[in-house]
Amino acid sequence: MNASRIAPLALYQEVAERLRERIFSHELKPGAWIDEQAIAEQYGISRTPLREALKVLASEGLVTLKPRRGCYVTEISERDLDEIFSVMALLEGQCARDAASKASESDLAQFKKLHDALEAAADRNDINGFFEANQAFHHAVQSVADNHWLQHVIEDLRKVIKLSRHHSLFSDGRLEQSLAEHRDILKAMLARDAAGAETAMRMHIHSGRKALARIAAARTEAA
Amino acid sequence: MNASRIAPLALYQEVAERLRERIFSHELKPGAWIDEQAIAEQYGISRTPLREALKVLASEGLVTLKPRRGCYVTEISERDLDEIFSVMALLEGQCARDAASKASESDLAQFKKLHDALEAAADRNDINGFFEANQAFHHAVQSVADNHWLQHVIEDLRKVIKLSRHHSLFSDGRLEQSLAEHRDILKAMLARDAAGAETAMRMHIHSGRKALARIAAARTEAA
DNA sequence: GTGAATAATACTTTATCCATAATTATGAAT
DNA sequence: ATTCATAATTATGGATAAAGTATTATTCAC
Repeated sequence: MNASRIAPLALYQEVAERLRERIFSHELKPGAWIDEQAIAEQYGISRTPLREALKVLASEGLVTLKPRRGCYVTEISERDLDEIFSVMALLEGQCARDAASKASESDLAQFKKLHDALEAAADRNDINGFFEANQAFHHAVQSVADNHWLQHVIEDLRKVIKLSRHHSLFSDGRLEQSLAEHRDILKAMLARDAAGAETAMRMHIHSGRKALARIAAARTEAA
Repeated sequence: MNASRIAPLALYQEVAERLRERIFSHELKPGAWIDEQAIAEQYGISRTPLREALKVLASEGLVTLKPRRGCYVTEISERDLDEIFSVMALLEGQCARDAASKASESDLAQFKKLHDALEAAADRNDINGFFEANQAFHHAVQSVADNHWLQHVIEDLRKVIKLSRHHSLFSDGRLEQSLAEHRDILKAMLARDAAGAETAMRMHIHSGRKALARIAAARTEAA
């Protein structure tokens, strides 16, 4: 019995995951055409599971399937980002609100612990560590909010956001700013201030959008 | 040259649409196994495009793909409905808020016209007409709110809601109640009261959830 | 020289086929 | 009689091949 494969995963799922990685890492750039034949040969598989994987990615919005024209990595506009972040602020704000209401004492302790990891990473100026800790905190909040469909929608939108470059997100003073916002969120949580947690989270998300916009502006200017 | 097919749609899309209809009409009931071979023969197509269609429906949450076990129509629990309607109230509420803020004079006139159609259908006790008019009004609000991604998420969740029976939604006093709620929404819209429109829409959605729950309770009791 | 039409090439799309895995049924043994 | 094991059948999942359509390039005509 092999315990590493508890859930027998289909090939198309494996392929979809690999393609997601390549899209997120911008090895496959937005707007780029996806050559089915070439990818199939690279992975040593036939085009059937690959095509099924592309259908899944299309439903997620990561690629765009143009009938009779092929498959392209989705290009995300600044307008799209404005819209998506608006929705994200709404959803993650609700998560924060619900979490603040529902959190047990041990949940609050967990939040504090995860926040401490964030502080520590910031102290070390450890960008990757900060990124990881940030993600862990948000996941914890969603987990305590305990609304699977809310989580599902957030996760879907986050994938689309990842289409734009996020590596440089924590540059300049953004790391410190993000940390300060997180302190506000944690403070509201510990006080079980649901409305305050929602507001703080919304501001945090909107602030993230602004940081991304600054990067985009800088890149446009440089070009 | 056939002008009716300006956008050449792929076969798998056509198949996906047909299956959606059959799922929504409960010809394919929640929990039912989908026999790939049988469906393919019915439609006179091979299993390949059918399988691609099923991948799409799986991403939408309408069917569940169990590896090596086949494909089943998704069963939606009362818990799921609670969660989904919570999110919907949030999203449609935001739509109403944005729409109230952005609406032009002609937009408001359009809202009034669509609402009048709703009133007329209610007067005639025309359930189907009411259903259509209701949908048209909500779409108009979303259109004016003008956030494509917000619309996209709402549409996705609405598909999942349609998995539960909705035909009996406008029975008893629900039609009148829904109408009254719509009057509140319209009133806030015409007054350009963004906060009021959001609140009224949230209450309307939550009220819809309660009506659905009553039907579910009645059905459980009858069984 | 430019524009349009035709032909060729290439990629998507669908179909058929094969292999593997899972489930069910039957038979034997306790 | 009941339970376990083995075998057979059926359905899913993957590969290969063929056909159709769209796009691009080249040639011819104006």
